[in-house]
Amino acid sequence: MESRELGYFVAVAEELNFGRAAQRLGMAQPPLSRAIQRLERRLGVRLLDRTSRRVELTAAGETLLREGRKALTALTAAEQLTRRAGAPGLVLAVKPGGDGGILEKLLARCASEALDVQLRLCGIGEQEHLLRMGEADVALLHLPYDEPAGLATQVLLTDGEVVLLPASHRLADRESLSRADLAGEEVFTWTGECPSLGGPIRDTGQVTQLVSLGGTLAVLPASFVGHLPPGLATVPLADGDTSSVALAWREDSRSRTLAKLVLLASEVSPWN
Amino acid sequence: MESRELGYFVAVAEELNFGRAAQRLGMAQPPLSRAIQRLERRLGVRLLDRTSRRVELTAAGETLLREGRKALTALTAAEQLTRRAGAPGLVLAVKPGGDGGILEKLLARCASEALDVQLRLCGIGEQEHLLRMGEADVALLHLPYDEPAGLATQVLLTDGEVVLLPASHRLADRESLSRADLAGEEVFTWTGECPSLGGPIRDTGQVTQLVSLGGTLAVLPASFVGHLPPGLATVPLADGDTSSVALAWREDSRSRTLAKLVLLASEVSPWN
DNA sequence: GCTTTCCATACCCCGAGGGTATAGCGCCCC
DNA sequence: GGGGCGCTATACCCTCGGGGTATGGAAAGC
Repeated sequence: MESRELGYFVAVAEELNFGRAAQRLGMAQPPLSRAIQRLERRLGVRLLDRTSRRVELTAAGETLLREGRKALTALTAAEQLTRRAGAPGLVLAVKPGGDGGILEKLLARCASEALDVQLRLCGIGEQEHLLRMGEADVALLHLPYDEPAGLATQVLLTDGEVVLLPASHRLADRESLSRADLAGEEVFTWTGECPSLGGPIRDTGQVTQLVSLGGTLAVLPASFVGHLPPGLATVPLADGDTSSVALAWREDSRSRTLAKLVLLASEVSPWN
Repeated sequence: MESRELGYFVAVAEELNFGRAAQRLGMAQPPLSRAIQRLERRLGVRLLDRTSRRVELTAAGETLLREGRKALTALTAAEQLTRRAGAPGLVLAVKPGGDGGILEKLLARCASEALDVQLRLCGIGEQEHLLRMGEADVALLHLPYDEPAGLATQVLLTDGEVVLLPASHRLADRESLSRADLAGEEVFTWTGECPSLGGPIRDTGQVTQLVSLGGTLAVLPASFVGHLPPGLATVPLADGDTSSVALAWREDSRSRTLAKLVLLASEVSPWN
């Protein structure tokens, strides 16, 4: 199977509309239709049930979408890793938000050891994708918020959660809070879709903005909260979950340099 | 990156010779050379150091060979799984050799439950590959001899090891043996390369033949030994490792039918 | 029933990919 | 050391498949 054809299919399967898929792929609709027909003929399986009004996946189509995505990311990962194979440095994916100061220490340590680490800024939740696509060698993320299934991780520091709330809020002066105190409040907790806003939140600025607007609190890992904008406050959540800052990398990484970075990171970690 | 180009590169990287690789790919050598050049140009990396006398991989080439193979197997897996997505049955990979009678019981149980299971015979050690390539849904194998890294497994039965030896051997009449008894004997143990023969042994017949010839004993899982050819005998190895017969499947399998098969298998298992 | 929407068909065209012939370049061997 | 040999790169040609435009045709909505 040609990877180009597979990419075409994935686009159609995601859009469930040949016209939009063609547009996304930067091509006209008719050749796309034919490409899918060719693919179906070659596989000997019907992938899409299409009327002139609706396109939907068959069982085989579901399978090809799921497995095909994996194959395509494996392909681009191979490509990216190869591109960067000669270069000496590592690419470290970091998301916006605090990290308990561990990043600064790690970078300083790397610099003093002449280890070339290049930062790759990315959105929240994008790190796993960057690793899988081979665009980053290692990522600094928060467990268990970022769930790096199938990735190797090394915990660098662990702490609890805090409640982020407007300084004017009735709970803002408390020394600490418990989950019971939050009953009745609307609480944002990073769980994908946002209650009332359109789409998931992918930016720390959006969270602080959301809280600043009032009406919503947020429970966040303590290490995640960096500089607070004026008008906001944090209070430790006594019975919150523990959260960790960790390094993550592809399990199958065989890089000598990566091993060294992980070693340095563990030395920098207050756990040590 | 086109999957075809990647296939070309893998062939060349494995052969380290453009002519032979082209032959293997069923094409002429010049277009293959150009395809590799294109690939290198597109990736912006030199993959092969080639003189007119010798071809060798660069660091980037090593990476692309390793990662590219993964991508290609993911691709063919997607293809195979899609082809078989509509079909109701499961493909069960079995290797030659005994299984303690579990296969017969499992198949009988499946038949009575109207579960369509199709056997796929394969060589020893090929099962993992078949699973990864999507050519089989589930395999019956021996732990820890077959090492299904990254596969889910379910143990069906466990027993010890036996020593396979000529009936005329001085130890053949013993009730049981220990490792100490085997000191000084040449023992074959499935560990990949064979001591004095060319290449690894991949067939049970070869093992029994080897032992029949005399001079070598073999330590095998008890469940693996089926009908003995005349002139051979088995003696339990008291302090041998435990070995298991297990089902294995891709961790990411989402098949309802597979789940049912595993359930039936656990019912058939004497462990229950 | 007309319009709209969206997939399929018809037809054309270009260039990437593949083939053959051959040059170029080390290496080995006599 | 020079000719043969083995192997890759270049030159040149040609085909066919992937892509474009125009249009048909079916289903849903007003």
